[in-house]
Amino acid sequence: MNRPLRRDAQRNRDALVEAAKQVLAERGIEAPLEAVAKRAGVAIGTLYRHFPERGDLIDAVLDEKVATWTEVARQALAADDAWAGLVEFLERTCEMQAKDRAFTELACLSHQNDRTEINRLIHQLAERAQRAGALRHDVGPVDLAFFVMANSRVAEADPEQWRRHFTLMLDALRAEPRGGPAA
Amino acid sequence: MNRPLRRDAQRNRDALVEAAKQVLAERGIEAPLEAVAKRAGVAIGTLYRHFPERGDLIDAVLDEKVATWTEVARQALAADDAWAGLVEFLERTCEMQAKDRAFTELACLSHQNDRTEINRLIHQLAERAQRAGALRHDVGPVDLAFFVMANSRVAEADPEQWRRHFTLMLDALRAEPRGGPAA
DNA sequence: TCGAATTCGAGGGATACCCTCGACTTAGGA
DNA sequence: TCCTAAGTCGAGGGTATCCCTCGAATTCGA
Repeated sequence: MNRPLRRDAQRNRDALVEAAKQVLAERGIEAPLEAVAKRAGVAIGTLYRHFPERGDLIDAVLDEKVATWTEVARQALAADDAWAGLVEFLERTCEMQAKDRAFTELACLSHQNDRTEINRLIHQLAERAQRAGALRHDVGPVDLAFFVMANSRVAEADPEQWRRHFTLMLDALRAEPRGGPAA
Repeated sequence: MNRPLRRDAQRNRDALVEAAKQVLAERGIEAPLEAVAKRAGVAIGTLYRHFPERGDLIDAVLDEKVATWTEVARQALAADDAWAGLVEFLERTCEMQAKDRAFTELACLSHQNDRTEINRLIHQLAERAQRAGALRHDVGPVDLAFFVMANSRVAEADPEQWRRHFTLMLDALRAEPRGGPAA
């Protein structure tokens, strides 16, 4: 098997992954790898030694983001109150978007391919909140996807005030108008 | 003074402006001028003969879009019913965004520089709808800007279904919950 | 100490735009 | 009809941005 990396190599590899997270968050999925190498304090050739194909590094980072997001949805589904769980999911998702451009791009695309774990969870969150009578029953998972996508643009344009829009729009989802049962 | 253009030159000039409208609508403000020339059925050199500096052509197209948008706002302000006028403005704006990427970019930026005619009109639309008791009074012009920006991302992702999101979110703006006075 | 592993970064290759310019074409007045 | 000024063409030079490679230099660690 492949022997362990030399210590300096391991350090550089870790730095590259960390740098990639930051750079993708700031500049999106299309960020140049040179920027990642620079952020990691490493030459471009070193990046390619560790991650021979573009995408190797980026996929690694993206996979982790998806995992985190999925975990957020799972936690939300475990909340006692269905409405509170849904709001928690939406809010944390919007928050991640405000801080991470790559995540935004990813989240906006994710509603394309259905069948993913995250989409299953969103579906469950919506249904559960409807059964509890907290979420309007004329909305579906697609509306939650739109809600999240919509907020991402606001967060992009004004990273400080997205919560203002978020709070307002939440009122459109509530079954009980304005300050409903769980508000 | 400059004598009138030769007839073929005038035809090309018109074709260029029309092509620019289409191409910018499809590809956004950053669209390459080569694409415009191609669409107009004209060589790139001809484009530069008519519009020596990049921006000359683009600004012309953009100015017209702003004018159209402003006119939409004016008409909305002239509507008898304040709420109906506001909704008309929002809907037509969102519709324009769904069809025109350059307009979307423009509209998303426009809330930066205040003091523009369009922003004054939006301000008036909001105030008028509030005085009529139709628009929540805890929302302001900034929320309308967010509303429009938010919708633009939905329209981008799914040009067919933006109205679904639009209609739903409108409920968050209404003073009277769900199917209020003017709905 | 010494060799294998690792790092460095200049630079070749690709792509995408911008815009120019000199040869060619054409409208339209004399 | 002819002639010339106006207009058109499009290859190509300039710039920028990224991708990725490779041989020389460096460094770890047995």
